[in-house]
Amino acid sequence: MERVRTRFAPSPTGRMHVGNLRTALYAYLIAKHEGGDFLLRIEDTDQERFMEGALEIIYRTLEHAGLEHDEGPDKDKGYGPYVQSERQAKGIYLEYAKKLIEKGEAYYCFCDKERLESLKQVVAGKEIAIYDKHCLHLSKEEVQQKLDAGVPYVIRQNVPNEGTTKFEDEIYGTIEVPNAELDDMILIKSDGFPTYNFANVVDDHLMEITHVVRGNEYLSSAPKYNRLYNAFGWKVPVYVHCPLITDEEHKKLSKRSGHSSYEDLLDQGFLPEAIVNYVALLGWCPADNREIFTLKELVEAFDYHHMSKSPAVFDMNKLRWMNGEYMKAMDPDKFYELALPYIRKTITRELDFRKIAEMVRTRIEVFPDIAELIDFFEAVPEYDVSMYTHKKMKTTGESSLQVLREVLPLLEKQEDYSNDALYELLVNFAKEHEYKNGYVMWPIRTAASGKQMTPAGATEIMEILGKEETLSRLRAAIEKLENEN
RNA sequence: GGCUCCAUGGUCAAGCGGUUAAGACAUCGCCCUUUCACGGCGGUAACAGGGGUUCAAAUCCCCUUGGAGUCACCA
Repeated sequence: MERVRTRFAPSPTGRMHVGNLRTALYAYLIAKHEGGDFLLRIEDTDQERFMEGALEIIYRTLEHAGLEHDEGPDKDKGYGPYVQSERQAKGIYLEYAKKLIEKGEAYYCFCDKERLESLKQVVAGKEIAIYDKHCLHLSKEEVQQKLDAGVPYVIRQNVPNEGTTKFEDEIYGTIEVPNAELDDMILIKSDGFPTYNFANVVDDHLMEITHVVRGNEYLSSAPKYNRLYNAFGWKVPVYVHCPLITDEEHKKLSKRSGHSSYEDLLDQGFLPEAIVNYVALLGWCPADNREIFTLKELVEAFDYHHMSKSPAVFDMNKLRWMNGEYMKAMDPDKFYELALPYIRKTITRELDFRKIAEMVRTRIEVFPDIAELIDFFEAVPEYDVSMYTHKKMKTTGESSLQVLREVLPLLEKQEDYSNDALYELLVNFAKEHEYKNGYVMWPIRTAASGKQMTPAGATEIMEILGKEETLSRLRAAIEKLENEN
């Protein structure tokens, strides 16, 4: 059996879209599942859209996500160069385009912008244009004459107006399109660069790609590529078109949604593993319905025949949940290391950050959630005394004031401010006075934090705060209750 | 608008002619509990509609409807 080779072929135009990331992931998984090769090819044929630094983003993202390529611009295994601008400099594309011209499958076109413009028509608010094969009928001599005169030209594919063209997709089955729908697309642009459509076919063949994995948006133009393969007499690769990823409005994910790129997601505090895991499940489901996978496990389990055809909504909620799962499962040291910068951002005093990190861990889904959970450690926020009233705990402002007054001297005497010692002290206190635990703990926690919800119980908070700070907070609370009740 | 694709709960999705139509997220309730969370248990919630084919249809076919994609010297 031939060795499986897939490729990821992004163009360096900016951050990596999550749709592209998933395409890359699937391409990677298909190759690795079969022990094959995953290559990276840079499609920089559009000089206008080229963005400085975009190349670095591509490398960084792939590495970060764990999608290590076996071949690419930085790892030439004999199929290079792997950058299309370098390949075009070698004349590869023009050479193949000329072969097509000889076969009558392509032709020179000298039409200028104005003429092309006149071909456009507006349908349903959208501009559409189908080339009218105007230059197809130029004689050899006329063509040569224009070429000699240096008239700018492009090379177009020649698609007949009659008949249909079909191709096979692994996911979608047979797709057949009337040839009249297939525009005579440009293969070589007037600047000498190939278009994506053409460069793709040539490079995939030359690089011996066996499975072409790409987004669903290419589905309707795929027959054109098939014609190219056939015209060259090349073996058509296996097509795997991935279903679209959409936003909540069921539209193609766009930059406006704010989470359209991998790096947007990182900025929002998501873990690479969680993003990769989540995105893998958008359009694919393992036989056993499992949801949490490492990349390695995905390689093992991935079978592209189980991919779905319909578009999938990118659900932030579920990503957040999954991210939370990864956090809970994370090694404590690693979690601490990752959480520390976020903790430091809101707490400037020196506290036991390790303990704080562990407190926060099961309560957050994403790192930025940390801030509002722990801000009270820095300073007690303004709060209303009504917070002392809790019907389940049976506490009121008065009862709280009383409990705080009773408990204060005990806490002043107490030297051991560890959680266990404090807990024992307070539970015993409650027992002696025949109070319910919550009746005592609620006011203390409120006094110590000024918050309705905290990432831990009263005594854990006191432990972190330490004796001095705890006492000063309790005294302030007593004063507050005296004044406002 | 032409062409192409798609159609199971709010979302991701199992399902490949016979199921009480899974599971997960979200949501709601209960339990646990020094609050919240975690965890545990449970609830609400779906085969777009209409025709066929068949003993039997969420599953196969057709139509309708709805949605999406695409129609560049962008990829």
